[in-house]
Amino acid sequence: MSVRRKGDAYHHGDLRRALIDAALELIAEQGVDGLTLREAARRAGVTHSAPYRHFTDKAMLVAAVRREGFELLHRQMLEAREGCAGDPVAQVKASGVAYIAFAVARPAHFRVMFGPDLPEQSARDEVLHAASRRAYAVLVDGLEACQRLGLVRDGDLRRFAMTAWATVHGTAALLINGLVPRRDGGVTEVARAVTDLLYEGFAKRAP
Amino acid sequence: MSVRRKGDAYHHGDLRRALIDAALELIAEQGVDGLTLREAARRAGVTHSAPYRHFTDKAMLVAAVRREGFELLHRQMLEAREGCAGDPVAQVKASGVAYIAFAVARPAHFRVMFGPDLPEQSARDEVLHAASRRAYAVLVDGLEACQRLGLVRDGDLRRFAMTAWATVHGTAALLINGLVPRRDGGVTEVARAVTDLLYEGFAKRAP
DNA sequence: TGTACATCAGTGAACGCGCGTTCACTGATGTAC
DNA sequence: TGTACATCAGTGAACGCGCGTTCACTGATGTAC
Repeated sequence: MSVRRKGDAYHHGDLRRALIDAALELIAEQGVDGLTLREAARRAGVTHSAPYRHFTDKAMLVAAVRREGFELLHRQMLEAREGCAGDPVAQVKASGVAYIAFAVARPAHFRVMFGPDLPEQSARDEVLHAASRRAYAVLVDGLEACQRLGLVRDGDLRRFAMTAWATVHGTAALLINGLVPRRDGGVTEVARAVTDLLYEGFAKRAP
Repeated sequence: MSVRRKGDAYHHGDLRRALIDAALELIAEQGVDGLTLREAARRAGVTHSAPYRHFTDKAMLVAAVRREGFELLHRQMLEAREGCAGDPVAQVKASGVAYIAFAVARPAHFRVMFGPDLPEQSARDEVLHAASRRAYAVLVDGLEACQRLGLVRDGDLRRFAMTAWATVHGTAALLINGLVPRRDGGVTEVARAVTDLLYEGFAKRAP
């Protein structure tokens, strides 16, 4: 991490970014409670009061992490989808696998994003809610396309979306909390196995 | 909660239980970080040092909550299964719904049980691991029975189990973190809708 | 290009706080005789 | 049934700690002229 060395410039350059990175490190190491403004500042090589130039308080730092997380998740789901152009089922599956991969690659982001909905955190941040809705929309749109083309069974679209979301979310949560036995294969294998099985079940079969 | 009043007996009666209950309250209100030995003691109507007569330290209180959670979960899954004797698919579905219902009824237990696997917590508590394995076994056994009877498609049993677990776990996590839109119905409706859809997909269909 | 000055982004001392844990203590309880 | 005494389960003062936040400050930067 970008700890400043003696002799570095008085101004940090991008302290805001460095603080977010330090926050992610701390959360990854010790859970969300492990995040401390003072320790984040320490890791960024800066005084404990410096963060107040960039975040009005600790909650705002957490909010920044959250927001960044949703933006990254959305982007990665889109990218995964683009890699499967022309195959709607593969697209929606890929975006699900991307969701799981995101959680595994960035457990700290994931925990903050989907952690308990405590009052201060949910402080009606419209941008944040828009970001999370956009990620969800990738899933819903993909499923809708599949259904329209007769590749997924008929039925309430929201029900399919909810089930698919729950499945990838649950897989992600179990993986990052170390609850999946090692013998069940690597992370990507598990992600693919679960997603494939789920969508086999969603498939409309020849009558 | 059972706060002692002035004039109550010097001895509490069941301080151990009262502390666990207070811990659950605190976690439900403010998340796992909100748990404090001192506040738990306060709520139990006792001095901040009294808990040390029942738990060697804070981690042991958390461990007690965890263990109790796994035992309760296991019991509730078994009870749900027994309510559907004779119908293996209904049994496995009922145990899944029970898993979700448990999380919704006892979010504090659920969070502690499946929270980040931090070093001290995972302190190889054999009883705990046995308890969690027993809950998982209810699912695996149920699925195996269904497969044996030709009610669920053929294929790697562990894959079905992992997918089913992920789905109910994800549903539970999304519900207790307030991420499921209210318009999607009540908690039980969501639990049933997701479980039903999942097992429709698992079903072996007439060739 | 050089200088004056406003603004920005840090510093470091200080605050009050609640926490986990320890310790010597004391009141309540239960058991042996 | 009564008493002596060990044990148990509390008390409350004390410890050291790290936290979030504030504040007056100062060094660095950039802009107007």
